[in-house]
Amino acid sequence: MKIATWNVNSIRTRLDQVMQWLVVNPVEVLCLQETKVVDPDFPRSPLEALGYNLYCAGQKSYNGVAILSRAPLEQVSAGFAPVLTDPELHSTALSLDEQKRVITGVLPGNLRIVNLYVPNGSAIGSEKYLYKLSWLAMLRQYLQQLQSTKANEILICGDFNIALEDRDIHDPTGRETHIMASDLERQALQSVLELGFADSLRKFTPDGGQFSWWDYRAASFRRNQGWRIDHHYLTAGLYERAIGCQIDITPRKLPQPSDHAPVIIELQSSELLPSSQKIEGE
DNA sequence: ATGGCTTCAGAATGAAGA
Repeated sequence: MKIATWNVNSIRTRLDQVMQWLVVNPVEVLCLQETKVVDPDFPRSPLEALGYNLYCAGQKSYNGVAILSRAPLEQVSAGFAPVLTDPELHSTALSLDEQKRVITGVLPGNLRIVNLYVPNGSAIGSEKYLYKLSWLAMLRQYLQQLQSTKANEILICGDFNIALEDRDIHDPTGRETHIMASDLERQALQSVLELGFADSLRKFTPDGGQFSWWDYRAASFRRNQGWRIDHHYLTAGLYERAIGCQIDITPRKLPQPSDHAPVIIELQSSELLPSSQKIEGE
């Protein structure tokens, strides 16, 4: 089973590329970020015609997330607030949910997918940077709640706008003062991962040069001056089942591409695992 | 080069992305 994540930088602008990519890569699940469209205007029917169920949470002009899934999802919700019902957190969660950056649902087999578009943060110390750190702190609460309520395995994926390690940046010189690589951003993400999530790509390669985003400017892609900021993080049982993780740079080479490339993880079917590890219902 | 390039919204001397 393959699950992909792709920041498409406008689904309406990129629809043909997404469709063509899905024909070649008929993944079980595709998580999209930066769809930049309100839900009634989402180009739903062409994607459904390819055999996908669509779940989206968008807003005008900015942000927006969507999940395409061959199997119908259960327990679908958008934003932090539906999960964080505790009065101490709920109003702050509602406020953060004005920006559409979170959508989740559960696949048959009790596998929860969480699709995220982490705020960019603009510049270190800016108001948007503080927003990014607050948002990541709320994400930690949100995932902790999801882990406590039900015995799902959880896959979180999306555009994290953070390169967690220096090997995830083409040139880490001065990274401390660069958005997406500052210490506080890395610490905030690390604190999320400490709940029990592991980086799927790093199961398969320790190498640098694995990038998922290249700036549109300065011919960054041609010179391969990229960053790895799009990730799949897995709970322990899923991490065991991961049998591959690739970044597909093919669409980044097309005319008028997204600045991000899709990242695909492959999971071994739980039917092939020993019965003690088998997941009910899959 | 306090930029470059691309998107959206709507008419900008723009805002935001990363």
